[in-house]
Amino acid sequence: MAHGPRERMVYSAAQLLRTRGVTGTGIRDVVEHAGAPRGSFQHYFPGGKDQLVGEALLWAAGFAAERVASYAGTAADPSPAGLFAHMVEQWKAEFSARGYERGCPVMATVADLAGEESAVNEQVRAALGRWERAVAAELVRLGVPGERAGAVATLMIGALEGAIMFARVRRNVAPLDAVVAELSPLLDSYRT
Amino acid sequence: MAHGPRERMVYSAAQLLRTRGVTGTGIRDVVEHAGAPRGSFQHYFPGGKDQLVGEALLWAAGFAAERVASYAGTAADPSPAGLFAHMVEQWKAEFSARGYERGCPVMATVADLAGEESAVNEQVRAALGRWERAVAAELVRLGVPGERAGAVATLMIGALEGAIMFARVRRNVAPLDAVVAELSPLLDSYRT
DNA sequence: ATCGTACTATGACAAGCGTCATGAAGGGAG
DNA sequence: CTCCCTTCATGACGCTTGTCATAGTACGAT
Repeated sequence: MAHGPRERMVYSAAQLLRTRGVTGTGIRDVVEHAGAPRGSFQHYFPGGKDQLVGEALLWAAGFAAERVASYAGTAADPSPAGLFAHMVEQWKAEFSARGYERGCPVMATVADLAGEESAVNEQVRAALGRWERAVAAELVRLGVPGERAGAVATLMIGALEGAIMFARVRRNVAPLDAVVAELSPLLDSYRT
Repeated sequence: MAHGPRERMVYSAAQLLRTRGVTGTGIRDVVEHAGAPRGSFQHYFPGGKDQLVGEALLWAAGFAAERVASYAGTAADPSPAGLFAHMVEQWKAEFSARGYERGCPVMATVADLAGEESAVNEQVRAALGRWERAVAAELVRLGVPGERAGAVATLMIGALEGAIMFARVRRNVAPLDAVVAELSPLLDSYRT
């Protein structure tokens, strides 16, 4: 295996998290899904489930941030609306190819853990912050004034999350298309 | 007690669901929170936890729909942006008064259950549909063309849900304000 | 070859879960 | 009063949860 058991467990945790939520995902499930030796979990993650979930979240945030940062090079005529469509397209592809089982790990964790004290909340904050900063930075590069980029990034990620929720409930990508269609004119109007 | 044990259990289920997610909420917790006799649960909800969660969802959807429908009468100069601000205002008040423990029950349920087969998914679909139809109907009344009202309602609810997620993570209502500020011009541009 | 560290294996713990079985009150109808 | 049906009470079942303890193997360094 190219990646060691440790990395596979983080990845598996992220995937199970996305489908069953953090409370619904057991350590034993993760270990089995990763094909990892059960005894290794406590060796690699002495911090227990919180540590595993936290690392899964940061891994996912890095993935999302990289995807955002890679947009500029791939588009012929880059624009804020194009960036948003690029972000949404990833989810359309995911849903079309793999079904609607998996949602966003950040949303899953917030839904389960934001209401109580948990060490994971700090990592959620970090993950969401990283994602938002990546979007905001890209927006600035696309001509959006710096003082508005943060709020626009919040809107973009927020609308995406909401549309993901709709899409999973309806088992249909139409909500994703609808949000892109409605938001695009607004997003491009931000350009200087 | 004005409301019987049955209604109190539905209400309590909704509240606990919002803070801990559906998987994280136990029947015993709900019964205790409702101050209801434990033995009554299986009498009023022979369908078990699924039935209880489903009813909590429909109750919440009715609450949200009523709130939306009541907008027209309360505003001096009603508009789509005003409706959205009205919806968001409810959450700002909730967070300011009661903290960030409780999120949206629909989001909580989707995050935990949308990935697997569950009888609750049908009720989630119904709840979200009812909420969206209420918003769309109100939009039509405010002058938004009928063929776009659905998509705009999806955008509004989706953006609200995303902003709720941000607000809970950051323990701050700023994301709610940001989304209203950014979306308002777009929303009012839909008016005929 | 001997040691030490890294990793794997396995079993147990207390606690929680959803559900069910059984029994006891309560109160209107016959 | 007796019957019956609604409502409440309590204990138990089998299962899963996160965590821990303990032992075993692998393997490079000295």
